[in-house]
Amino acid sequence: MKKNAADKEAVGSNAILELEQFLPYRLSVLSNTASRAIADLYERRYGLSIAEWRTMAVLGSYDGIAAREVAERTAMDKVAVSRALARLIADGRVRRRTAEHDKRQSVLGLTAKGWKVYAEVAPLALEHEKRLLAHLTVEERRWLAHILDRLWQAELEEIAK
Amino acid sequence: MKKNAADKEAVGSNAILELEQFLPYRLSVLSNTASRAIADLYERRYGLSIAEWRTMAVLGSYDGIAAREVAERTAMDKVAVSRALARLIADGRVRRRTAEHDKRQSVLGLTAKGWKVYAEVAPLALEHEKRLLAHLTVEERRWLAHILDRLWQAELEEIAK
DNA sequence: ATAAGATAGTTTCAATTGAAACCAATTGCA
DNA sequence: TGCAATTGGTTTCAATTGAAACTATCTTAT
Repeated sequence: MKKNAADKEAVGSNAILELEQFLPYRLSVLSNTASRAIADLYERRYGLSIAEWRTMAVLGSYDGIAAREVAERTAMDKVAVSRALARLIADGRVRRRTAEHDKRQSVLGLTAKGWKVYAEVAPLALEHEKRLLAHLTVEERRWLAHILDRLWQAELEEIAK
Repeated sequence: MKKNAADKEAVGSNAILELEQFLPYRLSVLSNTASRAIADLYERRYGLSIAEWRTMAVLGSYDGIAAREVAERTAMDKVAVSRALARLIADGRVRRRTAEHDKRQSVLGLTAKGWKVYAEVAPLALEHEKRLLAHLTVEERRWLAHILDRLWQAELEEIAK
């Protein structure tokens, strides 16, 4: 339908890869612009980085988990989680105590203040998602969800391999 | 089909957003893991960062363009392009002269050495893409391409708005 | 019981990145 | 013409990130 790349390409060029058509590139650009827009919003309105927001989001779903599990569920590394937590705790949005059965672990959760922020940001995020999806038909949306599931699954297997 | 999130969620929780199901998050994780794997390869084998590889890739398709156009076509900002170019030129993979009609602009292109690298890396990249797509059926692939086109287009309009 | 891993999480230091300021050349326009 | 605004590109400085080392605790195997 769209052939927006060929306009300027030299005839008989040595090109063997069209960046604009390359899946990892497209995913990356798409994902970055999508994240960027939303991140700016969190940042300006709530002083939340993406890492902090993700942390809050999983704590909203899984109360009482340890930092390690936050890392797993947000796909961030433990250093990023540690830093996000440090700021969230400093801001009084997350509370931490150490687990009784294992003093290395922490038991994390949103504070009342944290829940308040969560209750404001989550709808914004969902709103944003809706705006993105608004450009797709119902059928396209279903396929997208399905395809993401499959790729996701494939990646998990790749990692486990 | 897959309901992998509910295992631990507290009953009657206040959660209103499931990070694992959230489109921008899924895109981001997917894209990052996809890029990461490939980036490690470029880095180890050729000492190329993603920014440098992208720059080489567009120069492979559009010989003689200026840095500004590289930025446009790679979706990187001009600072990133400037730095990538500095390294590529230092490594002798890209050649730069200043445009005659406008002395601010440069006229960029791959050197022979650059083309050699390109001719090695591009097939690797395509190979990698193939491996990703191998997890999808033909129909799924067609939908994915189509959906990415639509989202891409939507984003362009968003920016232009 | 105890030493050798392994795990949770933090800190440190260097490398990367981003934002703003900057320089030089070009364009627009009074 | 000439001066303000714009554009192409680089530099600078601070903030962010990543990798490796580190502390503390726990587990395992002898």
